[in-house]
Parts: sequence; structure tokens; C-alpha cells
Amino acid sequence: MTQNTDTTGYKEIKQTVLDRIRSGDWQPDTLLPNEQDLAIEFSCTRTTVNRALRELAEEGFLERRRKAGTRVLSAPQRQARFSIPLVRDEVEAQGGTYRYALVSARAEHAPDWLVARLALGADRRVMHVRCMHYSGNTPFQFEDRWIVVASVPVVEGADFSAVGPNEWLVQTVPFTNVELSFLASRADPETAGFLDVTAGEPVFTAERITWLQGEPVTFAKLYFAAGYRMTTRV
Amino acid sequence: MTQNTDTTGYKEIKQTVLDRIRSGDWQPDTLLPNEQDLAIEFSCTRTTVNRALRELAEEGFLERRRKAGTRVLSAPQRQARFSIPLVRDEVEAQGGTYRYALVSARAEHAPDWLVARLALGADRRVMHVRCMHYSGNTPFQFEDRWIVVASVPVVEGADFSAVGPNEWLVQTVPFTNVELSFLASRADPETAGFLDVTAGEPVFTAERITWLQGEPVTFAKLYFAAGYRMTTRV
DNA sequence: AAAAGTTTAAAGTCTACACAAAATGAGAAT
DNA sequence: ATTCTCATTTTGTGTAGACTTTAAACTTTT
Repeated sequence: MTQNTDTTGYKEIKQTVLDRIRSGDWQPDTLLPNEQDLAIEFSCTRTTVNRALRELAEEGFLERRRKAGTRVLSAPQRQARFSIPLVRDEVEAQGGTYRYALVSARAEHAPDWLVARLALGADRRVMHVRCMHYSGNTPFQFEDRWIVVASVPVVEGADFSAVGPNEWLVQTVPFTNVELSFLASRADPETAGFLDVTAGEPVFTAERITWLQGEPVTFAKLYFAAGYRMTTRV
Repeated sequence: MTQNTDTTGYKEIKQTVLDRIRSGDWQPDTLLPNEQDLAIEFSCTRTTVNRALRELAEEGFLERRRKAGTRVLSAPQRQARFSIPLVRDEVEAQGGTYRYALVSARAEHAPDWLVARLALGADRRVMHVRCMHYSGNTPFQFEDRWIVVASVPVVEGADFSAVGPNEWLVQTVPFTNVELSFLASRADPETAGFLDVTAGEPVFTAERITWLQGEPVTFAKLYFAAGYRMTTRV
């Protein structure tokens, strides 16, 4: 059969459903009509309604259970999505000129806390890289990073004088799992020096652990310059 | 026709594609076979392949363009997802007992910085609520919040002595848009007192602006207790 | 060459239908 | 009253096929 001309796209349906929630027409906890009935109302197939409702559920507005039906969530479990850009992109997005400077890169033995943190095995060799990221001449981020040699053997020959370890890793080990933490820490004297703040100043800090197929790859502490804020819209 | 028994679900296809990316079989920038060919390979319909690839693209692994095809993203635009639970849920998830205490709730005129921040109109009336959230007897979060009376008139009659303004708002104004920022700030003496830290200590802080259909509803500053970290896996 | 128009390949979406899986609620057995 | 079993309802996912939209690639005109 030829396609219905006054067809209702799944996007329209999503919008309509959202409007009904917004307007209070469908209050929290309300049970929506089932897919078949909505399909009749919107004069489309159940498949189309299904896609609209499925996406709204993914976005946290609805809760769906077989047999129980679809209901409006009372406290929408909204989730913030932060994209995690490379520092270079972040600086350039702000209109700054990105500049990178290596502070130090040395082969080391992983300290105990790092062994514990990454659950390292017998091979404790790590590459310890510290570097700075600038926006123009303003410090943007101080990066303190350890890379596990056993997981990324080529790191021993890597040159971090021109390209930062993060960009290097993204090229070398493209596909990874990540645990990311954000916290407020106190600038120790050295970090403070790099970031051009006074020691003891609050510093927005990110800690990042990366695995490749269960093998720990790297641990990084990223200290952001004063005034940094991470923002998102939901 | 009856359904093919050796059917390949869209989830299997997703997994297979991910595996091929992981294994380096499909390097970054590789152009994938088109949907029709993949459908043949997986012996399923194009619809099923489409869903698998569409979701992988949403998740940031692939880039899809009509006519140009589907390619593996070189620097996967991984995005962190934080769910934003109610404080109560967050405390209870940690195994703590949630306790709430109102500090103050007063009708005020919005200060200039708030007028600017929320783009308030002529009606500057706001309800200023400050309160504490505890995990057992340990301070968990100090909340400093302003609610725009013009947008939520009923707030003038609200009682925040038992239920926190956030939970109250979620009930009253369920559907909102949010801007969320995270930063490291310095505990001022009063906040420090509430959170049981020394003044000047770094405090993980969230700022949250909420709108309902373009109208500013509330501005909140949430100060977290020492040691708080926000963690997510990607 | 450069610009404008045309073809065409690929993803995007929809219809129509079918079977699968989960979970609720009612009835049967204990 | 409690537990068990099972039919039923509702969402989940698949097949098969068609039309739509976008933009890359090609062709023609300027």
C-alpha cells in the first residue's frame, strides 16, 4: 500500500507526548494508553508509536514495562551528558590558541597507591608524564599521568615533547573503557605554580582511569585552572 | 513468513560491530559496508542492521551520513552520562540515612546578580531557601536556593520545614530544562560551618538553573561536603 | 575552470504483520 | 490465607517491502 500522506512521524509523536506531559494533561504516574490505541489516535502503525515512546523512555521521561504499560515518571531521572573533548578542542572552542608543553616524562616504578588503584600485576613499569596545556599564555590544565608499560609497550619509545600523552593515547589505543571522577582539591605548591594560582587554592580536578579490554592503560589527574567550570544543559 | 530461527538480533550486531572496531578489524575512518550488505552478512533485514548502527552512532562510535555511508569515528566523541539523583537517593545509595534540615526560608527581592543570571523581568520576588542534607549525622550537602515567585506562585505558601525545596519543586514543577555547572569553590565561613570543614577549604560545588518553558524557575548552589567526588563510567 | 543542474547511492522512516518475552492478575491447588 | 500455575495483556523485536531525504558524484552549461 502507498504511504499515508497525513502520516505522523515518530518525532511528532514524541513532541506531542512531551507537550501533554508538560501541560499536565498526563500527570506524573499517569498510565498512557497502550501502543495500539495511540497508533489509532495518531493514525500510524504501532511500530512508529513504539519508537517514539522507546526514545522518550531512554531520555528518562517515561517508564515502560511489559504488560504494565507506559507511565510518566514522577521524578524524571534526567541525566546530564557531558561530552569529553580533547583539551585542544576545548581550548579552541573557547577561542583560545592551544599550546602544549611537556614538563617531564620518565620511566618509573608504579608507587603503591597506583598499583592498588589500577590493580597492577607483577610488572610495575609505568611511564610518568607531566605536562601543561595552555590557552594562549594562560594556564588551562596541568596533567599528571601514568601509563602502564605492560599494556602499552610502545609507550617506552614515545616522544611526548610535541604531542600530549592524551592525544598520543587516543591515536595508539583508540578504544577504551573509562572511569571518570570530578572533585575539588587543594592546589599543592607545585601544581599551584604551574596553574599560576596560590598554593591551597581550590582546583577543579578530574581523575581518569582507562582500560583496554580489562587491562589498565593509564591513570591521569587533570588539574584545571582557577575559575574552570564544567557546564551542561539537560 | 515465519521468523527466521537463526535470526541475528540488533544487540548481537551491535556487539559484533564493536568487537570489529575493538580488534582493529575496522580501523578508525574505515567505511563500513552499507546496510544492505550487512543485512545479507548477518542474514537479517536492513531494518535490524539500521537499528544497530543507529544506536552505535548515537553512542558515539560511528558517524553516519546519507549517501556517504557509515564510518568508524577516529576520536570517539565519548560522552559521560551522569544521572542526577535526588539528594535523598544519593545518600541512601551510599547506605546512609537521609536527614534534612531547613536553615532559613524567606521571601526576598532578587539581588542584582541573580536578576542578571536568570534574566528576571520586573517582578523580582524570590523565595530564598537554605537547607542542609545529612547522611546520618554527617553533613552531605548545603543547599542555597532561590525560587522565582512569578514562575511558581504557590511557593509563597510552601512549607520547607519537612521537605526540601528540590523535592518540593520536582513535585510541583515536574517538567523543566536545566543548566548544570560543576566547579571547585572555596568554603566561605558560613558554608564551612554547615559542612563542618574549615573556612577556605575547597568545596565541590554545583550550580543549577532551571527553566519551565523558557521561564526561569530556580537557581541553586549546592555545596558538597569534603571528599565528595562525582564518578561515572563511560 | 566554475557554476548549475541531474543522477544516484545510502541512510532515514514508515506500513503491515508476526512472533517473543515479560509480568500481572485471576483461578486452582495446597 | 498462601502458593502455584497459567492465560492474557502489553511491550520488545523481527521480517518484508516501500517511499523519502540527503548529499556525493557526475554532467552539462556558462
